[in-house]
Amino acid sequence: MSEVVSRKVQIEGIATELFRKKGYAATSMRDLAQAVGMEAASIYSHIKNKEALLSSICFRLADAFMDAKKEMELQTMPAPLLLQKAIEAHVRVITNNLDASAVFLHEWRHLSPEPLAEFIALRKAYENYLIRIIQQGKEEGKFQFEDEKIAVLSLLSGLNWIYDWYKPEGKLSPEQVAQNLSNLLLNGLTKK
Amino acid sequence: MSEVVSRKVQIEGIATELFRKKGYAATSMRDLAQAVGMEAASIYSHIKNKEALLSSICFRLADAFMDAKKEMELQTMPAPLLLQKAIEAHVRVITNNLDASAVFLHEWRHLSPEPLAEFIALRKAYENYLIRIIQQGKEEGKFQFEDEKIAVLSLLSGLNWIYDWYKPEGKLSPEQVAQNLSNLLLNGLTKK
DNA sequence: CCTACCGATCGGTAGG
DNA sequence: CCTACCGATCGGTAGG
Repeated sequence: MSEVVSRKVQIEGIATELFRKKGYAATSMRDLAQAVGMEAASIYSHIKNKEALLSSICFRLADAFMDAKKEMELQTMPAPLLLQKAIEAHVRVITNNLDASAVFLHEWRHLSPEPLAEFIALRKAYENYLIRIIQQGKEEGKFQFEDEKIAVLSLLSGLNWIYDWYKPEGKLSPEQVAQNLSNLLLNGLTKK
Repeated sequence: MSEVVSRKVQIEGIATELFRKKGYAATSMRDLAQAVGMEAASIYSHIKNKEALLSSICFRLADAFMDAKKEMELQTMPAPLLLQKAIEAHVRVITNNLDASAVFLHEWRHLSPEPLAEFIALRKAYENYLIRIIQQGKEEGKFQFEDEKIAVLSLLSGLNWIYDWYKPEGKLSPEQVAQNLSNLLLNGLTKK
């Protein structure tokens, strides 16, 4: 029983790597089987089908982001600090799940209509939560920006791209990356 | 003769839309043929093969970015202004090529080894050119940042994500988007 | 630009 | 978890 579970987790882990490296559509069940070390048909003893793998990866990450959001919403503090904490939490999710983040960010569109709609709704909710934070900052007189949609999407894209260059074995810890990015996004490049 | 050329251009345009919408690997030549309005086999009268379509899209955009870079390099000005001009040029390339930008950013990894290496080299050269600008700004005492790699990659990701939300029929012109993003990246969210 | 194909590979199932 | 398959679809070619 525990062997079945761990085998399933192992398959999902290898699928995550392959989906990231080759893309979901270009990864065949035979590619996956070979990487796992079994026949393609045997994969189906552990998972329902190919899309179940994608779905599991995308929603696991979405849940991680939503958990961070929920925890943040329990706290009350000035917007700049709140945003910094949110950035830290976001960076932590990504640096802890580099391959899955890449899949989460780029392969979700291959979900079929029903999970796709649910997935998009979760992303939207997360986006709105960040928009609320920076709107709050504007009301507090701490932030300035013309268009909060552009501000948040640029912020998010800066955060999301981390999976592309972050090296866990490198010199920067997740906290340092978060610190660095917070500073950049809050204060910009210009020296004061 | 001119009909052959324009047909080819038309096929590439439709391929660009499909590659963006479904991804390169998930777009079949039969999908493309149907969208163009001919049989799959007939596509091959106009293009060599599927990868030639991808290659043409990716390198056309890469060339557009490199052209912008070359033009910028002829000019001498303080780094903050230089960066603002570079951002404007970058935003112009993307907003003028929304579908192709998405393909350029996400589908290039499906190129075969040789063009892939060339493509990566072009991107690297462009990245280095931006790094030089912000390094120059640091030397001028105008910019501050801890890690120029992170600064540039965050900057680039903010710029590159534009294709995802920019609506040509919307209220913002490419110049306004560039202005807005320049301000955000140079000065941050924080009100001075 | 079409008809008629090709060999290869796809996701997935049956039955053990 | 394997062998043996299935029908469908893939990129691409031959020949007109």
